[in-house]
Amino acid sequence: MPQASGSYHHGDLRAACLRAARELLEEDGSAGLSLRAVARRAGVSATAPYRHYPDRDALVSAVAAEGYRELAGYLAAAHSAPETPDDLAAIAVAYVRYALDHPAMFRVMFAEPCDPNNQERVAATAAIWDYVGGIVRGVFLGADPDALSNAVWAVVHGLAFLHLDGKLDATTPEVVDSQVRAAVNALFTAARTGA
Amino acid sequence: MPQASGSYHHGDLRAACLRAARELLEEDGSAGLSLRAVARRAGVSATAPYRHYPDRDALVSAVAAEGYRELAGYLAAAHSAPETPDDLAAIAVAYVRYALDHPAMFRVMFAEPCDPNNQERVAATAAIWDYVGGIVRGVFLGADPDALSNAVWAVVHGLAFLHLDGKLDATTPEVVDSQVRAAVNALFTAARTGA
DNA sequence: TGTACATCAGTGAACGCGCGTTCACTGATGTAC
DNA sequence: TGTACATCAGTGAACGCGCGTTCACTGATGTAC
Repeated sequence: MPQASGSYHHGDLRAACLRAARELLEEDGSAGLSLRAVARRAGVSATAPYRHYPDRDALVSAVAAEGYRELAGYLAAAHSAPETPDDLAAIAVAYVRYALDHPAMFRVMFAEPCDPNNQERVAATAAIWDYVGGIVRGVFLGADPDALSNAVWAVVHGLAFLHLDGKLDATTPEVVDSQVRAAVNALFTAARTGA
Repeated sequence: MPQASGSYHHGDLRAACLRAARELLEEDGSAGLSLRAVARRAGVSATAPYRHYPDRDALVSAVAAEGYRELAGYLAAAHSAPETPDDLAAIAVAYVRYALDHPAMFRVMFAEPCDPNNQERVAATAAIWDYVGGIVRGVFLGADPDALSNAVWAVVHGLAFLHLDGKLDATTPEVVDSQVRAAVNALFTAARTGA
């Protein structure tokens, strides 16, 4: 089904819109993410995307949802079956690295107000939070796993944003990685000693 | 000088623009922050703000800079001469509370790409980072204060954003406060035990 | 104290722009008989 | 296998909008003499 190049029907406009949106995002930031620009890049009339997305918000949410899925992939690739704090630190590193590899996308995922009730989006973010939370709980079985999960998320998320804004030293990936590791390990040490 | 109400000259348009911008921000989020809207709200022609700001970016940067100053005020008010980890936790709480009290402003300060080289803005952010960093170093004199400062900033910043995005339980300010305290204390405990 | 004049802080019309969205439409595809 | 027709996925003109920014302007203010 998805072919028919040069013909009247596009073949897979829905996916093409998503791809175009991502490219625009990476080139111009969220300012460049307009329905018309997406249509233009997909080589299609300005109104064609409306066949696949009811409005702009829906497209943006779809992009964000894709981002969440991609982020989940990064995390899973970092360590498939985390058991030790070090394993978890590796996952934390992957989180920050995703943000730095896809800054505009990361901003859309979090900073863009957009429709917070979009189903696909809510589901995708819930999945990732559950995933990370589950890992933290699994790795660390001690007291107050909820507080610890929150703290781990927060450090990692905060480091991601501070790096994105150029507030911390991000000269090399190695520097960033070790910062992330150090912070996460600090939290674990504290938890282990029963803070 | 700043009066002359109803007259041809406004009196203090510069400040009025800033005020209008903040109001629009709180009402409509960053989407509502346009030069024209600011002028409208200030009761002035669309082009009058150009007397005081060379372009839109300059206005946004001025708003952000004001935000940084305000945030600094929150932090200073939380504890003027922090000495103990608890004192610092109080400041951390103030940081997150500022974000939750002024969500749109906080987003402009951090999430808005805008001109990162704007002098006023850079100076204002540098001041606040130095301030926080200095406190962390002063309170905790042990090993690797840099790593600790980063971690503390990150937790606090991350908690702020996660709450802003509704990812964590923010039902009451008390819940939020205790989360912040717990995370910061965990980091300190870890540092004390030499993680 | 009064007057001439430079400077400053506003005005308002106009520009071109890209946007989201609607609408009636048409070409292509697939299905029932 | 062929044909009629419903459905689907596009088109393209048009709408109204608010935006940033320019320009030549004018009213108010302050200063020098």
